[in-house]
Amino acid sequence: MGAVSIREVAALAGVSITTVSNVLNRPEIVSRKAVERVEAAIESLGYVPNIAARQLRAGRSSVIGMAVINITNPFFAEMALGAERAAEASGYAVFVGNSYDSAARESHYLDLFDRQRLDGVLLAPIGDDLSALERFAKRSVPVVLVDRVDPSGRHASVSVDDVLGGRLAASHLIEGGARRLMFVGGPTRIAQMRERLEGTRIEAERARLDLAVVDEGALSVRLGLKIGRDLAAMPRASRPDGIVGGNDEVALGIMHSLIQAGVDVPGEVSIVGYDDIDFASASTVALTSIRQPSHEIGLRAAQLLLAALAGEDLRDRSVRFDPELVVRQSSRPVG
Amino acid sequence: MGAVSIREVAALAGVSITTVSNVLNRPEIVSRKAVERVEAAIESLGYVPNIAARQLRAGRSSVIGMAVINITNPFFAEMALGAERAAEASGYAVFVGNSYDSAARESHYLDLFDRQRLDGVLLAPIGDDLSALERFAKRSVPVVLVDRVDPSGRHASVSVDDVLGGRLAASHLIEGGARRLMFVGGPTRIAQMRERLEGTRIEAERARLDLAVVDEGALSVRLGLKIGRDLAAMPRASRPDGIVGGNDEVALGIMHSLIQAGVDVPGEVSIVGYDDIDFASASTVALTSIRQPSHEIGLRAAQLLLAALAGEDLRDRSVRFDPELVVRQSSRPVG
DNA sequence: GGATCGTGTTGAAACGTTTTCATCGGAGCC
DNA sequence: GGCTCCGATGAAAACGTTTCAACACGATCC
Repeated sequence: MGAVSIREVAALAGVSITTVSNVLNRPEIVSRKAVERVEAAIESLGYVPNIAARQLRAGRSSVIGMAVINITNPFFAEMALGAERAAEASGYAVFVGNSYDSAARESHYLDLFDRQRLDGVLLAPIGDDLSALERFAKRSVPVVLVDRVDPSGRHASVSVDDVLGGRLAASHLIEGGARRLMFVGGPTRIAQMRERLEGTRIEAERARLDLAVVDEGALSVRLGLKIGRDLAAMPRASRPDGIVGGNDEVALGIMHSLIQAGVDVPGEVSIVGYDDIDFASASTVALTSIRQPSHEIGLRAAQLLLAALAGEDLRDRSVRFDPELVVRQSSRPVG
Repeated sequence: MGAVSIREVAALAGVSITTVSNVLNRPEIVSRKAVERVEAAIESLGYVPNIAARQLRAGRSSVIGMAVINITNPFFAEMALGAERAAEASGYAVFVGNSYDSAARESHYLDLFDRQRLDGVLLAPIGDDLSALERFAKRSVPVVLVDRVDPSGRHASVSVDDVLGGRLAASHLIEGGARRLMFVGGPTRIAQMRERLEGTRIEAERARLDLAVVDEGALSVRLGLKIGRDLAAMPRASRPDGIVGGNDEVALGIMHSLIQAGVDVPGEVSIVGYDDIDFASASTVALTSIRQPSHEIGLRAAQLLLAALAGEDLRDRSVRFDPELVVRQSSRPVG
C-alpha cells in the first residue's frame, strides 16, 4: 500500500539511501543542502522509518519493557509515568504491561519482552520466583526490579522500605492507644505485603500486643467491605482497635463498613492505609496512610536501567526510599 | 551474545532453516520426526525467534496498539483488559499506551504505533481532532475508536450513549426533587463530557430548570474537594441541590467536602457520579452513579479490529451500548 | 515401465534498514 | 600544477526471518 521506504525518499531527493539514513541518524555529517532536500522528500512522501528493519540491523529496539503489578493502582501508574519520563529523555520508549495481580499475565509480558528483543526490563514482580529473568541475563539484557529487592542481590532494584512502613503504621496506632492490632494483607507471595506485615509485627511484639492477620487474596475495596462487616459483627471487647491495611483500597472498604454499622472511627477503631492514594484524603473520614515516592521510584529505576544500557555496571547501585506517615482522621491522635 | 538464531537451531537439528520456520509457523506440514528434532534443538539452545526479523519479512507485527485516556481510571483499565483478552485469543499482543489526559502523550503514542508498524489501533481519543489517524488510513491500518463515535463516520467505533447517561442522571435528580442543577464536567474537548452535559441539559430544559456548568480541567478528587468547598460556602437557597459529576472521582470529592462542611447529602444536595468505580459504593455515603459495560466495550472493540484485520469491512459495524443508573444513598429517592 | 502425483524438504530471494569501506571532488599546501 | 587531505557521498553487505519455487523420493496409476 502506501508503504513508502527509504529507497523512494532517496530517489525523490536525488541522493543515495545512505545519505537518507545519515540525515535520520547523524545529520551533522551530511551537508546542509542534502539535509534540506531529504527532509523535504520525507515530508512530501509521509515517510516513517520501519522500526523492524532498523532493529533487525542495529540489534537494538530502543524500547524498554515495564511490567507492573496493577496499573489501576495510582501508585504504580505514577511510577510508570516517572519511568516513561526518564526513558523518553534518552530516546527510549516504554512498553508498559499490566500484570493485574496475575503471575500468568506477568510471565506472558516477560515472554513478549523477550520475543520483541526489548533493550531492558523494569519489573515490579508479583511473586518471589525471579527465575523467569534468567533468559534476560543470558542475552545480557539489563533488568531493574522496582518496588522490590532481589534477595540474591543479582538484580539492581529501586524499592521502598516496607518494613519501615509497617512499623510507622503500627507504632502510630500503638501510640494512639490501640491494644488489639490487626493486619490485612494481600497474598503473601507478594513480598511488599510480607514486609509490611513484618514491620507491623515488630512493633506489636515490642509493645507485647497481639496481632491478628488476615490474608484473603487481592486487596480490593470489595474485600475491605466484607472484612469490615465481619469486624462490625464482633463484640467490641474482642474486636481489633487498630488496623493496618495493606493498601488504601482495602482500608477504605473496611472503614466504610464499620462506619455504616455504627462503629466509631477512630473512636473505637483506628485505621491506617498504605499508598496514600487520592481517595484516602477524600473519604468522609480522611484516611491516615503511608506515602511512598512513587514517581521518584519509577524515575530512578529507569535511570538505573539507562545507565546499564550505557554500559555502566549496576552492582551496588540499588536505591531504597523511606516511606512517610501521613496522619489524618481515621486514627486516634497520639496520647 | 547468547543471540541464538534460527540458523543454529537448524544446524543442531540437522534440517534446513525453512523446516525450522515451518515447525514454528505451520507444524502440520512437517513430519513428526522433524518436528521433534527441531523442538528438542529449540529447547536445548533456548532459542527465541527474533520478532523484528519476522515482522520485517512478513510485514505484520501481530501487535495492536491501544491508547486510552487514563488507565488509572478503572473504567479504562477494565476496557483495556477486555481488549487484551479478545486480542490474545487471536494471537495478537496489545501495547497499551496511557495518554494520562494529555493530547501530547496521546499523539506521542500514535507516533510510536506508526513507527512500530503495529497492525491495528484502538483509540479512546482525548480531543476531537482525528486527523492524526489519517496516516493509518494511508497504510490501511485499521482503527477502531473506543468510548467515542467518529462524527465523520469514517472510523468504526464502540461507545456508550453518554447523552443517555446524562439524561438518566439528571432525570433521576429531578424526580428526587432537585430544582437547581449543576453539571461538573471535564475539559469540553473531551466528547464524552460534552455529551453527558448535553443529556443533563436536555432534561433540565424539559423540566424548565436552570443548569449551572463547571469546567475546570481534568476531573480529580482534588478538584472535587475544591468545588465542594466553594459550594458549601454558598447560601443554601442559591446552592445547587442536584449535582451531576462527570466522573466518580470528582463527585466523591464534592460530596466529601460538602459533608465535611456540615451540608446534608442527600438531604440538602443530591449527587450522581459517573462510571460506578469501586469507590462509589465504598464511600461512607454510597454514591449513586452511572455504570458502563467497560470490559464488554474493550472486548467488542478488539473483536471489531480483529475482524478488520481478517479482511472484513468495518463500515456500519459500530456498536453502541446503553449505560445504566445505579441508585445509592447520595441522591434523594424518587417522590 | 514410464508418467503422474503427493509428501517432505530445501535453496535462495526478499523485507528495509544501518554500517563499513571505497570513491569522488575540491580545498589547501608546497 | 601536482600533492595530500578532508568532507561528503555511494555501493554493497549484513541483520534473521518468511515464503516461493523447485526438488527428491516413493507410491500410484494406466
